[in-house]
Amino acid sequence: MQAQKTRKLAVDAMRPVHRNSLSDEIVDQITGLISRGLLKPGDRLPSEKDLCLRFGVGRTTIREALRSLAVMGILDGRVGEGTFVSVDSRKYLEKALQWGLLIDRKSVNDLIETRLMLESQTACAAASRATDADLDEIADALAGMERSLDRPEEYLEHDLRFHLAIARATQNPILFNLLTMTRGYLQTWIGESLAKPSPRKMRVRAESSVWEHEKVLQALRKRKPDEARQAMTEHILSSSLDFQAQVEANPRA
Amino acid sequence: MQAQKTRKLAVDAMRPVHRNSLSDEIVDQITGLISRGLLKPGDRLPSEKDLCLRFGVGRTTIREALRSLAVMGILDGRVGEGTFVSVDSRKYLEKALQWGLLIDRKSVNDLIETRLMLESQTACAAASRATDADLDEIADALAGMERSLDRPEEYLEHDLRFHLAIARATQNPILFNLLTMTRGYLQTWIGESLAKPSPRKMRVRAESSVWEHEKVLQALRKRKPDEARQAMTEHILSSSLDFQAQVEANPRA
DNA sequence: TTTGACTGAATGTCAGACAACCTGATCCAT
DNA sequence: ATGGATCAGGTTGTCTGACATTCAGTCAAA
Repeated sequence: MQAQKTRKLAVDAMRPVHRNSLSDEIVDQITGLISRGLLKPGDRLPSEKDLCLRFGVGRTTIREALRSLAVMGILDGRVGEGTFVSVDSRKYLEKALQWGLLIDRKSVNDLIETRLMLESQTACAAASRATDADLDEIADALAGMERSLDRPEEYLEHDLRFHLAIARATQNPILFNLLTMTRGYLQTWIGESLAKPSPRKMRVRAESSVWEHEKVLQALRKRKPDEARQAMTEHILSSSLDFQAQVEANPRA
Repeated sequence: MQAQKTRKLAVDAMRPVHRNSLSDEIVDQITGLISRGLLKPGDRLPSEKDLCLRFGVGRTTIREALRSLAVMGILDGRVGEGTFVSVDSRKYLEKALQWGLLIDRKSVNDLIETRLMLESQTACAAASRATDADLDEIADALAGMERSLDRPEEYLEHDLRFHLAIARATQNPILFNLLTMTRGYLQTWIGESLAKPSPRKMRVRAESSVWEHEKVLQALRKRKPDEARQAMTEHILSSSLDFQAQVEANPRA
């Protein structure tokens, strides 16, 4: 019993050992160089062959390390030129969030809800922060929509531009990125479902949609956050209803 | 002038074209499989040699793709066994801790803002959708916080559990995932900065924090979405202010 | 039942090669 | 001299074959 107790404790004290791969080691070294300022954004790294010699490993290993950093947006490799430290290492966060969006199963309803939250909030934030240039861009997109009421694919393009311009106006790249992604996912569905119905109904829908967008823009111009959020929420809800009705009518995987 | 205008428009319509590398294509395909549920956490992928045949590319390319996914914690390669879909998609948090030093202050602010939006909205949605089990879990986390007012790291753990339980109560996996990630990144900072101040101040802060959380829970129990959002917004704002004050006081590279 | 050795398979790493591409210099025709 | 075509060298992307390291499973011996 005493022996058992002792053995049990000894076993509990043992931790699984983890052997670091060579490429991970190199990743650590490079991130170290960057965070210590020895490698600054925009700097060019030595060529892969050169790095092989310096680190004393094969090219495969170097490439795996560089790939890891590139995936996170810390490095940026260009064919024929070399590998560079990304100008803004902030990209790392956005990339990571994007991956987070990628992995879980996306149901259309969840996406719509997420988009609703993001868009209404970005509209709110944009109302107090948008520069004049931002407002011009937004207005220009809206004008484009009005111009292309009868050409669905062109209309959608300006529609997308409208929403992204608002996201950009928040001056928050993370929000902009999240919205870009959710919107990107939905865009394919939207395109499919809007092409289906009769041109007449489509035209009617587009006209009321333009009106909704206009209300959003007016709220932004007046710098009224709550009003902007309200207008955007209404727009998303109404377009979502419309969109879901299409999905119901044309059920697809 | 007319010609210039035309050229300007044409130029604006041109987007930088980026050549998709083979490995990126494979990354897309695999993430697609995962997000469509054809590959579930814990599943084992075919061996690299096998994947070479299926995708019709060399092993280098396969390995670069797998490496990308492994870096983000989506896949997990084990020597001699194979490559598996990660069970715990939270592994990026470890990586975040590792590379988190690269993130600057503006990014932190952006992240806080994003979190504010997400949390207030999830609280709102949770109020109308939370099951009794969800509410129990939330209440349990809160009880844990009260129990560990003097043990910061344990307190933080329950704090995190509280917020994630609310996110889960929305029944929207996308929101849950986004919140998990944003919260995860901030957690490292929060942990760092909260360990610093005097235990007395810490205790005061924790007590008022518990009170804020309680208000959120009450609103959820009453099924009042707006009240829940309001309470959560206030909580995040107050804790963010507190947190940023810490950051200002301890400026780090 | 436990231990040890063996086998087959999978990942990690290496080396060499070629393709695609970019930069910069050179050369030629105008 | 200027503008355009061409060439050389370097760099990343990809392929191939090979070897090392590690693991799961099997089976026989203690």
